[in-house]
Amino acid sequence: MPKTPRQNLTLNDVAKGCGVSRATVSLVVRGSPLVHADTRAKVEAEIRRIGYIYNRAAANLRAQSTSSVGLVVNDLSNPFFAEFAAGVDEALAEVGYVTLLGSTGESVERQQAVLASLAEHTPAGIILSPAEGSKGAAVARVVGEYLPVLVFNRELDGDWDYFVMDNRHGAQLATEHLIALGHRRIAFYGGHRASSSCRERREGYLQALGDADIAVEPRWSIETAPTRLEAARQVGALFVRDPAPTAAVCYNDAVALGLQLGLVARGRHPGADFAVVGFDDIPEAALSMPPLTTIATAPRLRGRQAATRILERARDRSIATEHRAIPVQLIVRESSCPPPDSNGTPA
Amino acid sequence: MPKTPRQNLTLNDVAKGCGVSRATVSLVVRGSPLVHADTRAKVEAEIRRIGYIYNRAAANLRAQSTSSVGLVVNDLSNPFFAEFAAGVDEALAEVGYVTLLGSTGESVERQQAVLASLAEHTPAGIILSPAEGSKGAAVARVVGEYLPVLVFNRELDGDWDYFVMDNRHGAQLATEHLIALGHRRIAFYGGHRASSSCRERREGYLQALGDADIAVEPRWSIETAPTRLEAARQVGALFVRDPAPTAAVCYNDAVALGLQLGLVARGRHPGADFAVVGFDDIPEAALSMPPLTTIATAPRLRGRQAATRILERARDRSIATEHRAIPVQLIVRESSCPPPDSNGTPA
DNA sequence: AGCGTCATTTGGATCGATCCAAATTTGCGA
DNA sequence: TCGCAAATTTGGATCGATCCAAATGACGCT
Repeated sequence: MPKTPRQNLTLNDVAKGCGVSRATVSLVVRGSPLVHADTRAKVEAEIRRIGYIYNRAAANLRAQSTSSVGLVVNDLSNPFFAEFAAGVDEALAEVGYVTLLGSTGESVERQQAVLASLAEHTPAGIILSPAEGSKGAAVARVVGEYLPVLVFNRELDGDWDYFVMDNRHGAQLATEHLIALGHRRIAFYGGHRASSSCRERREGYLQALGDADIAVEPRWSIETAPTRLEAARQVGALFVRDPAPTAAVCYNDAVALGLQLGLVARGRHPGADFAVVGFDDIPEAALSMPPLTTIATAPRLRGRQAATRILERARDRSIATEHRAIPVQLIVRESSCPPPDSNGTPA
Repeated sequence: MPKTPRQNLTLNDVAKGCGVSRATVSLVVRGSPLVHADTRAKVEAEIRRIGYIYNRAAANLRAQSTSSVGLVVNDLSNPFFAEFAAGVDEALAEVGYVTLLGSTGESVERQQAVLASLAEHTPAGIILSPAEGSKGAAVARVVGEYLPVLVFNRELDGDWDYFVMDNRHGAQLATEHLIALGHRRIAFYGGHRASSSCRERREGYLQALGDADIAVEPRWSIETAPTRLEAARQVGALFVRDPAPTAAVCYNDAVALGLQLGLVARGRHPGADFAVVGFDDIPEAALSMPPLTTIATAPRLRGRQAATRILERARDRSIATEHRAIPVQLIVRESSCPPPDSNGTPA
């Protein structure tokens, strides 16, 4: 860590400059009601005059306080995480906290390094979306025993605060919506079987089919990388055998958008002769052709809630950990149409 | 700022626990070659045993060093900024720094608050994409005189390090590409005249037309909000009078994608009877129908470069500020076709 | 004038680390 | 075995703020 030979103005410089003591200036910068209005004005003028900048690190050290929260995500370029991060930062900024950012790129080793690095900055807590394959014990070792951690988006073994989307319920809503439109041949499209969120969503899909007494066709559960490109490439798998599905519940919006592209490339018309439902409601979902029916989770709001929760736990370390299912909501747009009639023409 | 009654293990606790002095433990944690291997092993074992966590804030205070960099953007939900932020964080993490995140939501007041808050954490420097309407003097006041600031993406008056895309050149490349394909009636589509990036891109467009001795038709410069939706709505403006343009250089990818949608809605075929070029190469550009020819700026790489540069300036405060034009690259995909022949049928 | 009360201000110790000059130990050659 | 240089370890002062108990000042009242 290189030296930072910055011009260091301290409380002492301010104090000397206007003939009061260090302690008084400290009271002024903290907005204490103890100081006389005249004194306050004099000190504030001096602060502006010399361009003093408060050193919060020093203050936090002495006062055993904190003004930051760590946020660790896989990859900011995922719009879901970006929105979430924006929400976290927004809520923290409102109460004078700063977000310490860390990204893992899905690497457990990098995650350990990032967590260790963040913990050294004495954050009030850490909000973590664990990289695939993380072990709770390893996380606990590196963040220490007393730092509140909120786990988000993925499961992690151990006793953590835990915010997770209600994946089951969301996929169930999506599937029920398609069933209500008249579909009986519904695929579950995209995602990796290994991912817990994918498993949960598929469970919700199966549940809805079961509730409607629709037989499950295993060939219609199609695994892909959770990206648009891969999803577009695999579209053929839906149509290898007749009868083909007339609708698909997708692992997420990226996959759903890819599926739409792939359908168009095959001369199909999503929203007219094939129904598509996504999951996440990323900003692009409303703008695709056709606009995507999807499950909204309001990631920005979830970020705000996560920030609020971690500060709560930081204030009162005795609060028990809690598992919170994030509510989800079906957003109906134009990609979900009724099934074509038996001749294959759109309804 | 609430108290943080965390279990505070210090160097002293480690020292007592294994019978050496504070100073020796400090040398160990910093990896100094001065300590004997046996001592180091003993100390490291004790550190693990009691779960000691290094307090970097205290270290930075004493050593007058720093291990963070502030990053202030308008909004992380813009994928361009998200990619940029990911690049910054990546590069910083590699050298043991932490990213302090701040977002302004395009509000100058919030920006002042965020900058002030970040500056109090003694970062090595700040990377700033200024909110529209920022004044350099205001920024200077709040970050202090000696903190390196790198301005990114937008101009800001004053003497700053400055990274900006080579907007002129990019738009020029795009326009030349269309000219080379045989187009003579080329529009400049979308963006706000007030935005400096839009002005620069339009200048590049005009330059290329001039170089090719093509007369400029002012009616073919069409202003829109820089969003997909607005761009799609304004498509009609291109075709109010004959002869209509056969191609468009767009302000950015969002606008270009909107234009494509709008063209399709009017029964046209972008990439077949009308050529479209975008700007930014956002991830969706490769996946639209048809895939978009555009100007790539590699935001993640730019983020890495910005991080590198700010650390350089932090190490050596005497380095002069520099204005760096970010190189751009034409990515040819399928949306840029030759012009239809005189009968209006695709070439 | 003397005194108690309340408002305001203050210096010394401290947070957890590093710096530094000096102390101590070790190793080696004579 | 002793001496000296090199290797290793150490305690006290310090970074820039806050805490705290105690000092000072202002004011009203008898």
